[in-house]
Amino acid sequence: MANIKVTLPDGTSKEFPQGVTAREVAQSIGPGLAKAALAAKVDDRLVDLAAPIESSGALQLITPTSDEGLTIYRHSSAHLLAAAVLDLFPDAHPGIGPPTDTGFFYDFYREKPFTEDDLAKIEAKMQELAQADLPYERVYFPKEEGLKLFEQMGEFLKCELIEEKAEPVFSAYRTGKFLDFCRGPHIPSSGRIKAFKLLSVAGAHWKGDEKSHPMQRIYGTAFFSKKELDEYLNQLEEAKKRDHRRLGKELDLFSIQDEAGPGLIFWHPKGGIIRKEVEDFLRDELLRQGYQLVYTPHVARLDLWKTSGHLGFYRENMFAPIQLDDAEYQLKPMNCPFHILIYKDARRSYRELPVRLAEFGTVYRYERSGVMHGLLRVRGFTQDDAHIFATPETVEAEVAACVDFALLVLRTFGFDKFEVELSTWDPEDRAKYSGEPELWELAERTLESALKTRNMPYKRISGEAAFYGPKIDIKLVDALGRLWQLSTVQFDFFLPQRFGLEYVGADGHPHQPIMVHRALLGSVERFFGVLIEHYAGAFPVWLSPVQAIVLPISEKYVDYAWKVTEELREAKIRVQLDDRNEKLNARIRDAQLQRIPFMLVVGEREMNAEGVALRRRDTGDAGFRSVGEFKTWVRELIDTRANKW
RNA sequence: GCUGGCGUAGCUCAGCUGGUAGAGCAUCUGAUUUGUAAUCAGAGGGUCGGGGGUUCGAAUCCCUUCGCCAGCUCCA
Repeated sequence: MANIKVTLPDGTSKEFPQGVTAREVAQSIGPGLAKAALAAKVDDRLVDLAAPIESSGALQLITPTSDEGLTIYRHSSAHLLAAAVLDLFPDAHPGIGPPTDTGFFYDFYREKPFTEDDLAKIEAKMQELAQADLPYERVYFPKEEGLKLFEQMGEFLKCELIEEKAEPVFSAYRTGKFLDFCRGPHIPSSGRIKAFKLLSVAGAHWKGDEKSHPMQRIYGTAFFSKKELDEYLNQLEEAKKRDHRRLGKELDLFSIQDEAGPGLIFWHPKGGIIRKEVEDFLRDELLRQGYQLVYTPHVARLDLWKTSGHLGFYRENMFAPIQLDDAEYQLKPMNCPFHILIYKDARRSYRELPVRLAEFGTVYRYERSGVMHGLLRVRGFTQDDAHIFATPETVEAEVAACVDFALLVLRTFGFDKFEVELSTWDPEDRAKYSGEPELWELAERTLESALKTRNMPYKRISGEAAFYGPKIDIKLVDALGRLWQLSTVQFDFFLPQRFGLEYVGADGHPHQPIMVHRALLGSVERFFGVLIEHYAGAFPVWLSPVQAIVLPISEKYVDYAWKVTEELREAKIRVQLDDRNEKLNARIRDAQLQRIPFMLVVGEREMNAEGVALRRRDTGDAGFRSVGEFKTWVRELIDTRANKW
């Protein structure tokens, strides 16, 4: 038999007989590696350890340290799940079961729903099967023969997949009683699966098509070690504790009222003060950066939305029109047409461009009933919206300035990790978009160039553009490492054209301006939700609804406590006095639960020395401060919008 | 919108197979005068999400409707 040459990642190469397996190669390098290896990569193709290698090439062993290793491991865990389910519930029919970013799932068709108890049983069965160390056996079938086999087994969903996707000879994997049509690769045997947990069962649809069979999806996660699994589970717990819906209630920030309707937000006083601070900050910054503030109505004639093209491209997201007198009126889903009308209300010269119109514009969008989610997905929300009308010469600089502005704003709120996406159109699906292909390409180039000149890394995503133009989206990474899409900068040739916008150029002739739509926070509601979760309700001082609370030790010191309260209030510090007839400990506890940054305990000593005993919500007792000293310090924290102190 | 689960006092929740609603916290009143995460006692508070049905009798069973939750699908 001929020898082949296998090149390893470190550049060395070795000769092996043809048909050698990756496992054998690993063993020749070292028993440790052979034991750790899960799969292999031969010339960029992932294969099982047991797969024979037929020709010379590069070989890389996939071990638990790589993302690919984890993905394969989780995919194999999904198979283990299916094997356990089929063992316990012969009436379940497996659909698909892929790995995901955080674990894996498997979809089943079954008449009866799985219950929480079932989940525990399935997990125990998985444990048992893992201990049995079942091999993941790769088998091949000619398509027709394989189809017949799956048909006999009654696996109609698998048959459907085989019909659609299978090669003339396809591979399948057997794990215990479970046989799955699958490309692989898989780990060698189930005994490798050490740490996993089933998390939830939820509905899904066969092939994601809501008209198709309802499926039951079992979610789980798997890690190489118990420690990593526990860390992940802890993180889920932490996320639950930070849930903005829960904190919104606990901290009395906002509510959603059954009587008013889903997806409509009520900002309570404490949420309201935070919103005011956010808006004040933004308004100051907008003015500094040459924006002009405008206000526009919430409804307008339906005809306006015909002109703008929204009726054509955005209808399913809009509230139904309102019949009024002899015309129909539309609740606005976007602010752009209104800002356009303001632009159009005067003859514009190139000298006054770019015109930057900004508004906290409240819009209403129809969302399907099952998709609303706290503050993050609602039917009525306020965008920190702006539209920039620019000449072709200045538009790129405007786009770049928007990106800088967004980063400045997000950093102020303590976010420092971002991911940038350039969303472009899908030229294959032209019906979704409006405008000429040349304009789309020019727009994309402009956005791309703005990012490149800033050395900003970004991902390009096709088919994600708005109907009127491509866009740059900035996603931020929060304290728990989760990704949120907030800022967006969108390019638009289309609306200026639809509305016949003009400016008079240096040549005395009319020209068409280019429009940039941009939102930095995205929506004030969603941003608030993200902020709550990011800070876990413990807002920085400048945003805290109550910045300090004065706690007199007993009735005797209430007068002095009032004096301190008044003095701080004079300095525009949001301060409260808690003179309830409760033990100091009880009042401290309440203040802690409300995440009030500073507690000021006052008693005999403090009164005599004209100061306070400071307690911080994060580190506890911080000793004596004079009132003046405290006041100056806090004022500075507020004025600099400090995130740490 | 679809699949599954859920809806009991302001909040968190208990209430077994139908017999007429309960706890803790919060609120109010009184006592206590407090030194860094819950002082004690008493009181008030619910048409059991809404509507309809089965039954002698429904928080409990059935139908319907609204809402919430986990997903699917779609988005700031």
